Amino acid sequence: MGQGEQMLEEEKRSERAPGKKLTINDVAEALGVSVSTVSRAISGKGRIGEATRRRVLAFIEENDYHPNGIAKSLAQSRTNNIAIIVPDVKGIVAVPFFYLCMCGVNEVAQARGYDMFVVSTSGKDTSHLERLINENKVDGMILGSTYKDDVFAAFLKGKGLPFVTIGELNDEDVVQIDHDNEGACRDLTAILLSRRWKRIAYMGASKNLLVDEARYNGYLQAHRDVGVQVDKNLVFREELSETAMRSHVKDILDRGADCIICQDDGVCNIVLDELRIQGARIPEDIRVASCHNSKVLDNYPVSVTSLRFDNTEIGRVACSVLLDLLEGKEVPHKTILDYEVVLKESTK
Amino acid sequence: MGQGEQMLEEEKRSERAPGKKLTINDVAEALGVSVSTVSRAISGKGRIGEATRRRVLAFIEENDYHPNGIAKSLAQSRTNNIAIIVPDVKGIVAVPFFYLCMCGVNEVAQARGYDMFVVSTSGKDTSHLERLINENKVDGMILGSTYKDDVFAAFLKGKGLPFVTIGELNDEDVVQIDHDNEGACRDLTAILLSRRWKRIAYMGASKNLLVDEARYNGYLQAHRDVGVQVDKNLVFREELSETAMRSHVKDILDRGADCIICQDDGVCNIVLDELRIQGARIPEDIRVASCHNSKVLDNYPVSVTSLRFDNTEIGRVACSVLLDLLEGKEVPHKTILDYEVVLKESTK
DNA sequence: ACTAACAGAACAAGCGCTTGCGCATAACAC
DNA sequence: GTGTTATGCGCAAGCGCTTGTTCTGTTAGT
Repeated sequence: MGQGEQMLEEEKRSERAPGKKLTINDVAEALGVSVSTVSRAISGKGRIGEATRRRVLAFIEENDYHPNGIAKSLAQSRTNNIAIIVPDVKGIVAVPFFYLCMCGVNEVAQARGYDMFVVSTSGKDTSHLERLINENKVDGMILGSTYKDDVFAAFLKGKGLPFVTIGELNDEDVVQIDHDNEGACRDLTAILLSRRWKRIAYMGASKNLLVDEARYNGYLQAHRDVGVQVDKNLVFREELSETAMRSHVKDILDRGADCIICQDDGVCNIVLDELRIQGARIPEDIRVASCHNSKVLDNYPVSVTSLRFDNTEIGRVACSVLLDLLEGKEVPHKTILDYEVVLKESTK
Repeated sequence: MGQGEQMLEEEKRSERAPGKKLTINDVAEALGVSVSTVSRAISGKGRIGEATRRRVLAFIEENDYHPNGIAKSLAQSRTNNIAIIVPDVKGIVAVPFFYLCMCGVNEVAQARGYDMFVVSTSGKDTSHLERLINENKVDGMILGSTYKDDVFAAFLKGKGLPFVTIGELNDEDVVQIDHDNEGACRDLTAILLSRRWKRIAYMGASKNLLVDEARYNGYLQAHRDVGVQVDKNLVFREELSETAMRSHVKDILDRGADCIICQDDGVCNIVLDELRIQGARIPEDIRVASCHNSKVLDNYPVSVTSLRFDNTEIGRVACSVLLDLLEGKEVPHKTILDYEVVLKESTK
């Protein structure tokens, strides 16, 4: 049982086919211990002697052994995989948001020992998620965006898989992470109102987007707070085509608005372009603010006032909350992230 | 062995805990057959009677049974998972490219029964890939971008995992998918040269980007083709900060260039902005073209000539090639995708 | 010196699926 | 009728790991 025999065993190991990966059996055999000992040495769980633990770990390090994740998953009934569901969109604002967010998720997932599936979905088709769930490939999911009466959220609830959403949802059972869209837009509007502008137009995108809903509510709240009446003729929240939006910009000018608040930078981009075409100067003739600070407007001649949300950070937080949830920790029902109002020339 | 007993068995099944997922054992037991029969019924491989196959399939359908993917992976030594490696970037052009590309990959992966991991990497750190590979979680990988002497490609080669790259690589062993950047930029340049412009500036981004290399080569080739000398004072290909780029735009104007070809829309965006500041009119004073048609320049007052590449399509193709490779089919060493030169007002 | 307690390691039964092999029974030839 | 081939299915050994239980040898307690 001395050094000699051990050497001999290790010798044997080096004879193995070079391409083949080592298994826990190979390690156990080479070391003359049982597989359970090797397993415990690695996991650190269970009773194991300090000396053998060292010996096993050294051998593993030396011989570049890595436990097979699949076998581990099967034995433990947990995969250490999560998935994030993102929409198959093309928009100039949505794409960067989801990409950065996904990178944030990946960052903390990696750091905490998880790998990340991404499934991009178009429309309301849940079939892409089904395999992942039915085949037990993930421990939990992040729903990257939410809609009113969200199909995906309903689906995930039905499956009983742990998940969190990025974006709010009218559902007490669902763990949600979101920016404070309402608060941010309230503050922004309040600042504009405090600067003598009272006829502030709101240019939304869709009533079905909960984020638009939240921002619009903030806009209303700010008006209520100072007792200024909102002129509903300056509010546009239907599902808007670019053409429709451009025509509404003209309406807004005709109706003598002081300011325009845009629901996001995509909308703002078009608004700014139409204002240029109409010959309206910013900020001399009209003030413009956007509700999302992306890079989209960076090279616009006039710097644009907007709300700053950290897109990567929301991904990090969402992932962190999900992993806490998976690991049995208590998590808040809602996590609301901070924002910043960035005042620039467009509202001078 | 009659109907009666079978009914009884199925009865028993319905007593099981409702939350628990069915296993192949449950199915076999309920049906009074062996698990191997169930397995063969599902896979369609091996010898199995038509009648039993039907019976098993019907039961499975009825009771919403789904084979456990993890167990399957372990038994078959293949996961039906792939991964795509994307850089952890923030750029206004790169982000949409990788997002759309990723969606393309996901699309065909899903269609062919695979799930997609995404790992975003910063710098040259391969550690994020290692777990995925070492733990046998994927069958193959797509490297989303390539650099000169690519660390990731080298790493993947070392690991012996099947992979393909999006972007070219000077390596005969690696399966590559790319747009025809050189051809596209050659065509674009040729068109400009044919329109009496002879002093065409080239604004690159980095010599380390193979894509810049290819486009620049096309630019040179077009000049050679018609025997026009390139003025190297109009070529800028160093790693450029925004400030440096803006100053080079002034140089370009001073040196009397006819045209500027930008390596991508990010560069172009800045170039256009600086031209505006300098008071140069487009296309009256100078012509501008970009080598990548993203949405970034969509709302620029003057529509911009550029090359159109299909970002989603390259993802689809890359995935398709990878899966062919994994499934043992013969795949081409290089797959070059088509492009389109889109002429707009900026080069009128 | 004898037992109780315990640490360290091996045993073995899974996790849920695949698949080579072999055993029946059925179908065919002569 | 026997011998041969085909067909449908069950058996059981894996895939590589985890983990509750058991066994063995020390150590401590009296």
